[in-house]
Amino acid sequence: MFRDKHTHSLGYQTGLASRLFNQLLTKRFNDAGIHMTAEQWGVIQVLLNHGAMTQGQLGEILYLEKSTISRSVSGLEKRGWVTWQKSAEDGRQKLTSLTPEAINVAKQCAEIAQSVLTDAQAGLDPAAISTSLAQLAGVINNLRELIQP
Amino acid sequence: MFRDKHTHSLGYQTGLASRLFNQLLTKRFNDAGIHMTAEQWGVIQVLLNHGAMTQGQLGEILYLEKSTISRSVSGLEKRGWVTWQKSAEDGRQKLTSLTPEAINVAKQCAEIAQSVLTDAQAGLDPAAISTSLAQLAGVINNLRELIQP
DNA sequence: ATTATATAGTTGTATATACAACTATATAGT
DNA sequence: ACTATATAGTTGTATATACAACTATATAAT
Repeated sequence: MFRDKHTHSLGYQTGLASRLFNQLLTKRFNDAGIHMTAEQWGVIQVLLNHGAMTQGQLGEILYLEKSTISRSVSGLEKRGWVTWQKSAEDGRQKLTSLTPEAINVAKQCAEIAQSVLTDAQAGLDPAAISTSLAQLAGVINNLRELIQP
Repeated sequence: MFRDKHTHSLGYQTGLASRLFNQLLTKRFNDAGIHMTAEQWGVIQVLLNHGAMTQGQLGEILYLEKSTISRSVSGLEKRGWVTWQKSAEDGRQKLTSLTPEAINVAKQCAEIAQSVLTDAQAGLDPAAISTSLAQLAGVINNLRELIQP
């Protein structure tokens, strides 16, 4: 099995790790009878921690384009995991909040998500993982400034 | 600007870093007049380093599903960056190789890709970055085994 | 040799993602 | 008040990605 120099770059490795994380998380959700993707779980998780908010705020927290959030939240609504209510102060805003059903299923999801993180780090040095998270945060900061218009 | 506990997990941070890497790389390609995506560059890079190969081999190196590779390579073919030739030993295989045009533009792309990596790591400790790459490799190994059927 | 199984690649379908163009509402400038 | 500009969200379009079902070729079993 031969690898490639390019595939050892930080740009490639973060992408691969991300894909595998999402695959395993989605797989475990499905195995538990929960038809939810990793990305949808990301949105639900934010709503759990912060309560109802606008799509703009969701995008700001998750660093996702407003069109991406729009379609993602639409999918959650179709599945009955979120509901909308029009904002009283600003007629353009849609306040998105979790349904009781979503709050309920989220308990299981949180456990599954934790299991994925734990299993992914099995056999690795926790201190080195901490270092890595800090470096990733630094890289993310750099990239955000470089991309900024 | 408020963040979220969930968004500090390794699963989320790798995904965000990956998206930003790809965005910046694609943006710089475009600024240089090269209409190429980060993912297409990944494929071209492998063909540059290893020469012509089948789509199955490409998928193995890049850890991508054969259907993903199929459509990606089709896009490269439409743009005139790769050509196919049927394998002599195995009639099912399509050998994919770079066109002279792709090999030419790849020189510029390599410089741009290097600039993105360098800029992304600006101000960070190279030793800590090395540690991070090793940890990512460990995580990727774990995840691959966990996903395995 | 014939049949069964495996493999290489494609296509259908679904979600994720970004950018650009659009609609509707809000705010600023005069 | 009226007009210009900005903002919230949607929709069109394109690529990336995976899984499932399919076609065509190759290999194994008998």
